[in-house]
Amino acid sequence: MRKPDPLLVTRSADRFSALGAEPRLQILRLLLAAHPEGMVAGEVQEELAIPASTLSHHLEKLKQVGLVKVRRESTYLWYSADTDALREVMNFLYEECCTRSRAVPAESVVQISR
Amino acid sequence: MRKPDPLLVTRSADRFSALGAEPRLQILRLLLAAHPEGMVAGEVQEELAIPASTLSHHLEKLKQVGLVKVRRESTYLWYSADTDALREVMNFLYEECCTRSRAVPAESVVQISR
DNA sequence: CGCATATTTCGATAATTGCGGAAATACAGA
DNA sequence: TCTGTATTTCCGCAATTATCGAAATATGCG
Repeated sequence: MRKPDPLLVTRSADRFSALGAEPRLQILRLLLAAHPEGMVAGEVQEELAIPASTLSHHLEKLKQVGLVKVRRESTYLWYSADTDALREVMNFLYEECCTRSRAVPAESVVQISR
Repeated sequence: MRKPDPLLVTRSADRFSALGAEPRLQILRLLLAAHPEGMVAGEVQEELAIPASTLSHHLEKLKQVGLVKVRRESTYLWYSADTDALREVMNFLYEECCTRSRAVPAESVVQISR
């Protein structure tokens, strides 16, 4: 059984926590659907009908744990999903469930999807 | 692009939230490593040095969102990871990142691991 | 039944998080 | 520089969550 890497566990917990609020999960879903350009904050706000300040807090949280990136384009802020972080999260689960333990068969994960 | 299924999104958010606390993530890791038998509550407690009542709450939360199952064996309660729920969580991420969006290439998820 | 062990439930508190209006900041263009 | 739009930051409040000791419950055994 492989070495756990405490930092990865902590980082993953932080990211799960960020994904654990439905508004934020919805935000990320939107950004993924708009990948790789991402979306301007106001566009997200309009789509989800969230007050600007609340949205800003959520985006900040997602950014803080590395799940989203932001770039400025004049007055606009473009937010986009950080695929490296997402990959790391998915890999973490894959490792824990399918490699370190064999609790979940690897094939079953990438399947069902169709 | 496929239908989102609002219930799945909510359920996933709840599960991410449960995974978003490091003690609980550690608990799940232990249970996965001990899969499929799982572990007795007291064994988990000893391993992680968490007060019994605190641990009990964490286990309750994990159980509530479906990530762990429990069975009684005389005085002992055996907790174990619920692989169906874990598979659903992994599939959700896979769908969002690799299918609905192509943000993360599918191969890169199951790789790197080894 | 009464005891010992395993675990949960109660009750109370501290800490964190979510939220959103109002004010502040950033930027572009006239 | 003044104005308008985009977005964040400030501030405070409400709600949820994390913790944990103590008491309660569950179970098996002598």
